[in-house]
Amino acid sequence: MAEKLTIRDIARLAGVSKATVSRVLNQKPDVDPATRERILRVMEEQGFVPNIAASGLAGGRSRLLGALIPSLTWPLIPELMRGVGEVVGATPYELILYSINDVNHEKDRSDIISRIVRTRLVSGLLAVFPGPSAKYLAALHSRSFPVLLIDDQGIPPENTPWISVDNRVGAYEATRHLIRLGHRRIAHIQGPLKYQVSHDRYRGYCDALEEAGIPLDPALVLEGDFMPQTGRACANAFFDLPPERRPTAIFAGSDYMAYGAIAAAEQRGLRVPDDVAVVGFDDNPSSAHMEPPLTTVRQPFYEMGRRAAEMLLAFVEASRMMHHPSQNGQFASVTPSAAVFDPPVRVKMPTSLIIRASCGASRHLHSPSEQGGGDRSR
Amino acid sequence: MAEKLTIRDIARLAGVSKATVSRVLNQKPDVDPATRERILRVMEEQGFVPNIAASGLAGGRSRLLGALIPSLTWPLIPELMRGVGEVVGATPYELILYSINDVNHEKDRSDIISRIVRTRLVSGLLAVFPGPSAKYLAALHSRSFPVLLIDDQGIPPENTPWISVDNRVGAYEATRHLIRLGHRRIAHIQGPLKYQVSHDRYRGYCDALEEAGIPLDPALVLEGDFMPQTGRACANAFFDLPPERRPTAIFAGSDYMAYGAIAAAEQRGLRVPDDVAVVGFDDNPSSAHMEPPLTTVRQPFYEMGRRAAEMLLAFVEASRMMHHPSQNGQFASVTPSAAVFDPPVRVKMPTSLIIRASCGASRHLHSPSEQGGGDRSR
DNA sequence: CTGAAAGCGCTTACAG
DNA sequence: CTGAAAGCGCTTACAG
Repeated sequence: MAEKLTIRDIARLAGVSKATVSRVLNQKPDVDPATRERILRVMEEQGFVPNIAASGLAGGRSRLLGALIPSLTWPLIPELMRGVGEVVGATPYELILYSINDVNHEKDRSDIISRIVRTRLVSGLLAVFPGPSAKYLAALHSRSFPVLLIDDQGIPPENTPWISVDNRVGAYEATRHLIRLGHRRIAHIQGPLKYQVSHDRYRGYCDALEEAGIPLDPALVLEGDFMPQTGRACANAFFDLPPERRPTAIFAGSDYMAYGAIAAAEQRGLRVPDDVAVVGFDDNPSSAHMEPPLTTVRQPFYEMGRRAAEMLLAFVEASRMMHHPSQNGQFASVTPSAAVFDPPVRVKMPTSLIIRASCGASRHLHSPSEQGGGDRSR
Repeated sequence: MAEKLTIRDIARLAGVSKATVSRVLNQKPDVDPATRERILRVMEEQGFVPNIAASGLAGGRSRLLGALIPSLTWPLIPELMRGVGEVVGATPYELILYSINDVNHEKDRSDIISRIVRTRLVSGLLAVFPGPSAKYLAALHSRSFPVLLIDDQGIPPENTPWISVDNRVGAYEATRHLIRLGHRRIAHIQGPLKYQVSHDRYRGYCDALEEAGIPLDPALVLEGDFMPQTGRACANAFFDLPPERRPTAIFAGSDYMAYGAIAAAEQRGLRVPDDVAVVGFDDNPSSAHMEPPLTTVRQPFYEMGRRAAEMLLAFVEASRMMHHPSQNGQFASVTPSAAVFDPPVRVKMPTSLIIRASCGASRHLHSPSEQGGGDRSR
């Protein structure tokens, strides 16, 4: 097994200088094809792998990307990171995980981020739900340190590259689906209103109602906190309404709250979806296995992760090129164009409605959806 | 904002040499307290953070730890990584995530691991469920590259440090709990028998039965694949048995299979836990929210993550000391390995039984458990 | 197309 | 207790 091989060993073995070995390592042009071949062969034979820390130091850039994430135990993060990991894994870059925010998503972590940047370990930062730290990250980016935000808290400051989900449309489609199934009294359990995403989903809900000419009933809208407990509580409040005002469907702002709503229904002997239809938002891994399986709005986290990694990589390569304009991109797949710092740096990913049993779709699919919307309460 | 501060700047500002700054950075003794204070103050004022790649290069070791994990989307991994991250975050070390194995847990990834080691980026490796790569990792460790395995595939090769869960005892306790509730016909859905963990859990199940003098009925043991579908299929097979041979309780080798068993029961109009009690294994985050909430055996992944990180860190520091025995000469030249490389390098973590509604505990808790074990089928 | 040399930011014997 | 110097493994102008 190869022991502590360095570029110098390869140079000696191939009968060239370290500089030339370095050139083929970095895929520079202007190396004699025969020489290149020879060096490549020696490296292969010896199983040489360059010391990534040394290259970073010497080249003034690193092949490390940092990911700032809130708790890994939040269900969507692993899915997101799977996408990121897959893209990064196909490049010479490595991923460093900074799990911050774990306790308190509201806190400004500029101090920690600042430390991270100053160690110069990573040459780009991917920040997932940065919260109040978004501002600091934006400032970093404006000082040309590559940053990419994945967030849903409205517009990021200072044109920082940003990926989000189209929450409004997702909620709109979910609500419209319920309307098409014949529901007129559709309740909505909101997420915490301190999050922009809760407002976006609420707006989608309102838009669908309005489009169908259904007046908004304020009694059918309650605020939860994304967790099952409040889903249960809100649903119970709906069920306590006088019969003619009770909803026949509930659109919850998260799958967890939908679980709570289903549990509340079952406790009262209401059948889902026969007595009340339920739709969630998120498509947690477990939602397909609930009883009944939950209809929900899937957020494309895996795809977002991929997209985010691709974009960040492009920025990193671009900023590297700005410092060494002489050479062209290492791996073309990741360097889309010279104009990487131009739009689109703002991507809004589409959601998709996943129809399962909890909304009763199967039973109603055959009846035309344009039936005028009579009350279907039984 | 501080721009590209180096140790040289700090040295100049503090009126000392780079060497002395380096000494306080590395907390070496033999620095005049006043000098140390002064340097510390300057670093603080300037917001200096050392370049971690340069220290690694110069010192011949890195402050990076690698984590080799299978898919992050496997529910227990995030929990594990939360523990790891918390411990590592409290040290000057950083964590690099290598998400390998994603597609195929059976594959030997020695090639990838070898590359990782040869980049010399990380100074220690934490491998979660390494599968066939365990052998290569063991070889690494025997060549004194710090490695820590988290696995449940039986004894690791070559005394590699290793953390696992006591699956046998976990299964034993779950089964015993069902026995105490009065069950005599307890079925078991095994995980895939190619995994050691499935055998361990089966053994715990057998042990509990034997202890209670309940003969093992082979018809009540079926092999699943950890996923809900097979849980459903196996449960259906049990329900198809003639009434007197049907189980009154099912102990599933995973929560997912328990979900499937519950779904199968519901489809037949059997109530859980009244008609059939169900217990799982894992305590997935969603298991508390199932209807009914699932009684299950919790695996202490968070604690395992913490423990694993602590142990790996200890090995890394120890191997570092072996290369520079001069400092803090605790385990200097005598027998450097003695203190740290010795037991306990094998840790078996205890599980805990989480009692929720699906086993019917609440209803039976008041009846004495030593009632002689009459058939309670209704 | 290629090599010699300087340098990236830090650490570590080696001498005081 | 402290400094000058060499060196970690690589990259990059600068000269050919």
